[in-house]
Amino acid sequence: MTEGRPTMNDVARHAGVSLKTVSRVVNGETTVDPELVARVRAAVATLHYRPHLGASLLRRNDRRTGTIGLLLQDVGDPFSAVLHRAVEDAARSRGLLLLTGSLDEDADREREQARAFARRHTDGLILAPVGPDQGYLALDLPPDIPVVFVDRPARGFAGDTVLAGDEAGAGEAVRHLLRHGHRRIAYLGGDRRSATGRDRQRGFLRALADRPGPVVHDLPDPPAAERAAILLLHGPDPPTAIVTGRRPITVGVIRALRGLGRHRSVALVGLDDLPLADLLDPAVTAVAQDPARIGRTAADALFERIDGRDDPPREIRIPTALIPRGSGEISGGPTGSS
Amino acid sequence: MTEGRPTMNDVARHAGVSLKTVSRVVNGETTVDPELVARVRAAVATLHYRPHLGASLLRRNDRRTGTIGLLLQDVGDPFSAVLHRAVEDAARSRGLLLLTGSLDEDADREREQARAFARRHTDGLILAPVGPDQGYLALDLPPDIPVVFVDRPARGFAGDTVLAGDEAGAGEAVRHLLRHGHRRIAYLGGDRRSATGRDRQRGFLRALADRPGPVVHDLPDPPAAERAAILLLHGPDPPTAIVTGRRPITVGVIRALRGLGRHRSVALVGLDDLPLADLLDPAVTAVAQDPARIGRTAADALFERIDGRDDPPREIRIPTALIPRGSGEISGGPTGSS
DNA sequence: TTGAAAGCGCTAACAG
DNA sequence: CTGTTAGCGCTTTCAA
Repeated sequence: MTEGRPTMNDVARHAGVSLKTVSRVVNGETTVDPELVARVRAAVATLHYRPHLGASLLRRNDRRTGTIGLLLQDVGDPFSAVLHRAVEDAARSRGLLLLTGSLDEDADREREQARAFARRHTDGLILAPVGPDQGYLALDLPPDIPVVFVDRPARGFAGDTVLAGDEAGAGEAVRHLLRHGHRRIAYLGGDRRSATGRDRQRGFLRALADRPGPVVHDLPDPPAAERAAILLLHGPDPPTAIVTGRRPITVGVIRALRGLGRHRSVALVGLDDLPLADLLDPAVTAVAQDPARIGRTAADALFERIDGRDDPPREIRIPTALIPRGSGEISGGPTGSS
Repeated sequence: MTEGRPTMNDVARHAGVSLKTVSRVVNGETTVDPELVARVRAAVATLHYRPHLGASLLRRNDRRTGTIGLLLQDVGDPFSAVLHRAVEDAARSRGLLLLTGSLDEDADREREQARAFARRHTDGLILAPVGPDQGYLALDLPPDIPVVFVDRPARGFAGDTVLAGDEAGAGEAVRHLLRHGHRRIAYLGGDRRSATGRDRQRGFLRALADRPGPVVHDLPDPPAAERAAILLLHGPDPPTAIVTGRRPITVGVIRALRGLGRHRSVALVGLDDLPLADLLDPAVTAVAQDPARIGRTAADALFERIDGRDDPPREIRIPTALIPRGSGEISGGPTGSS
């Protein structure tokens, strides 16, 4: 009796009906005699029958697995995690399951995971691209499965793209500081080769157009940022305000300002929000991304494509929000207000 | 030509070999003439053939999907996210993919998701149970797919369980404070009905056996914790040290201590670590869980079961680590050291 | 070493 | 409303 899990045939025999009738009941078709429905249900229950999705998929016409793939930088990182959660909620409302994976800046891994998803026939893919080119998708993915890119733009493959408003956010930080009287504003940034890093630095420089402040980039971690900030503040014509381009850099700069006792005199606006930023002293003003909205938007875009939407790919920017908490409102001179 | 994706049959025709030969090549069997292998490979490339995992699964004997399911409280929460990442890394080293879902304390959702995974034949399941009973697993899951529970114990279903050392961690916090001279230690905790909350409170009380301090529980959020702390500190015989049972409570208590100007005189140890805890003033001493290790351990346990291990289920506790940073080393009186 | 035939569990198409 | 037949894409068995 324990020869593997029960099949529809087993159920049919047990209920004394045909295979097809079981199929009808299991799939909720209404054109079945209530009496037979009851018999089938009973057989299903006593045999612990569970439908075999793979088998049904194989035969079915609409070839949908009810699964979508999600490939992010690192599902353990807060940004990716919140985005993931938002996608999950959207997927859930459609009855879709999520296959997830992390890429860690590894282009090979990106392709390998995309292939693995393709073999499992996900109905769609949301991808935060890391490789220099996504042309491989055209080969590895069946032509009818749509891809939506998040956080970074893709190359070599057309798909809707949902990005954070990095350039605009950096500009907003600068204008906020200008409004508070600062005229000498520094930027400490991360990797210049990443799309995010590039966009933020560009936003900073454009907003400052006529009087660019000192810029340091490619700072990998808090200690490097701390050293860079100390150097800057000890140098000639030190900045009265600093914009930091990534969370670890913000942390390093906070340490530097504290160490120098300048945390109440030099203004700071961090790009990317910091958890517990409001418990610090001074509380840290930040430009926050909205990963939940990015995820929701990407999922919605994907669903529209799955449903057949067929116009040219769009690029959607999710605006950032500047959250004033104190560090960014430190006045920069006589022109500064309140 | 564009009638769906190519099948093995298409490849066979294109390469002028039999279906079975293609199958052999695709599955890396070595008993094929190199010349035919080359022809098949070429056909695969030009047709963009990708194997259909579902179809192979259906026919195959070993019925493995190469997928495992992971159901956590909330994949967007840092604890779950880090655990998720650790499971992913372990799964990757085995070539397994991950199907993920969040449960949000919803028992119905737990069962529903477990069923959805079962229909897709995951080879195993890692579950952070939320419902009062997991007996349904015996019915909904095929008997040969193993389940490992994380973070909370399960009921009504036998499986390996990987838990954080909540009770021990709370005890360690108390002993740390006793060592620093405190004799009046309060506990502000969260939901008493959760396994975690219960264990932590028990650990606190046991470590304090002879002179229990004041205990407040079921604090839902930071404001509630803040109010409770203020009340306690304004009351008669106020504590000289506080242990907080959950992250939001720690945040509320920090606010209370700051507001009262007691943050340098009342000691604080938080259960669960706080991001940026070292930037606060004073830096917050915490008892940190190790979600990465919990995830890794759970994944390893699951793999052993998948590989056929068949001894009675184990319960594994992952130890916590007390990280002294300042707030927990505030002295409690003349007996206190250093 | 290669191939033909059968069939995994299920649904589509077409009868009854 | 119900049943029969064929076959999804693949691997198995067995024969050449």
